[in-house]
Amino acid sequence: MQNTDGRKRSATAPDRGTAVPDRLLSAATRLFAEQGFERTSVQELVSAAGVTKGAMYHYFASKDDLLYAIYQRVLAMQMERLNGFAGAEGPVRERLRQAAIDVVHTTVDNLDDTRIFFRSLHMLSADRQIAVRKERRQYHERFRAMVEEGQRQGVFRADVPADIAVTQYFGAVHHLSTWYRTGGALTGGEVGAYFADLFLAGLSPVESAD
Amino acid sequence: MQNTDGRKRSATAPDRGTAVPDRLLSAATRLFAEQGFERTSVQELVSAAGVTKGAMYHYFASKDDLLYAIYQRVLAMQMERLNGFAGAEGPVRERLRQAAIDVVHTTVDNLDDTRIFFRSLHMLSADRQIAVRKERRQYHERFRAMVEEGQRQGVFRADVPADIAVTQYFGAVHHLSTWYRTGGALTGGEVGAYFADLFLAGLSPVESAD
DNA sequence: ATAGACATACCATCCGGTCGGTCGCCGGGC
DNA sequence: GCCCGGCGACCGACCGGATGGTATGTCTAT
Repeated sequence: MQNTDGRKRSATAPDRGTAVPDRLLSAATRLFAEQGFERTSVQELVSAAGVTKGAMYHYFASKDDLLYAIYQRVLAMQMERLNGFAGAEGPVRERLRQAAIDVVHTTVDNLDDTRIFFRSLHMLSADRQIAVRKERRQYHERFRAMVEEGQRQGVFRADVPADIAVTQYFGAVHHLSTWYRTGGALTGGEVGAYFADLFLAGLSPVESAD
Repeated sequence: MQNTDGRKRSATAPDRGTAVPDRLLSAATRLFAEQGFERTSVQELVSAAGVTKGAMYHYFASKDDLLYAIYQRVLAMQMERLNGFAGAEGPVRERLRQAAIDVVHTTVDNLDDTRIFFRSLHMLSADRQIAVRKERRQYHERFRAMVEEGQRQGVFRADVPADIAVTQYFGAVHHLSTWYRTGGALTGGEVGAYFADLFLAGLSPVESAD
């Protein structure tokens, strides 16, 4: 019942027990994904969150800042999950498969975030774009390291750069936000299994070059 | 739009011999790709094209209409190229490889178009979005038909839906506009060769399930 | 003269952001 | 116990500027 702060407003906050910043974040995520960042006005945003402009600008320096907060949240989540799989025990092929499946699963579970991520990056200020790309790059490299590990062990083919393979895969994952619909023919897990299967098959050592 | 051959050049256009609609189209393509559709004002656009607002609104009904024209141009080009490869002679594996390489090549040769294509789709009006998706879907299905043909012939594995494989590949191709830089380490042809290689390797029949 | 191809001035609207103000809580002086 | 003053949370009317779009004029070739 209580807020995490221990603060409780009596009459002025009628509808939700959720904290104001969280309400703003989730409303923004939904609206930015549906209509795009630029098409969503601050007024529309705060109305959807059930707060006022003043409240928003009390917590966020700008509309841009709100977008950046969404990026930070999703980046942190992705990185945390990947670290879990990359640092696990077992053969690299299996670890990579698990991570590849999971990134699809996580993506379809948070389609709004992904939609925003790639569609609105250019709306951030230049330095924040750089910050996002930098963190994204770390994620990419963590993933790539697994591929390279497999290449050194000989379980993956080495005649294709690991970078290319990983980039290709992430491209496909990112593209999910364009076509995947929740409630469609395939569940996230099924798509993830297929994707990972194709990915690993592509990385399997070739017997004879054609 | 039937301004293909009857070009009129007046003495009032000082710098370019190119027709005004074309100038607008290429300026818009560049600016939309660089800054995004929303960040590019009509004034900025017409200034870059060396024309005035009046000229632009003489040829295009709206800013939206201009964006749509860009989509039509790129869709027509892609479809034409794909038809060339899909309808050619030879084994399906080779035709698919050629088409897969070419789509990468064409994409990196027209990075601006691709960048706009996926980033600004949601800026079009609803019915135009539908029109674009419909045409894009035809492209997808033409490509998929080749995969299915190979699956029937047994040269491609059939335990992964052709749809999934094609979607995955196009996702990777689309993603090129995010990371590929002209003048980088790899040429478009090289990336295309690697991508096609991974794609076809993923589709190769499996001998033993792991 | 007529029609198309532009040019120019102008408009209504909307948007992100601001700023002075309100409200309820809390610690402290007595 | 009780008032006081401050403080952070929040409110919402307001602003300057920019934007997409339009109305109307002008030039030129036919």
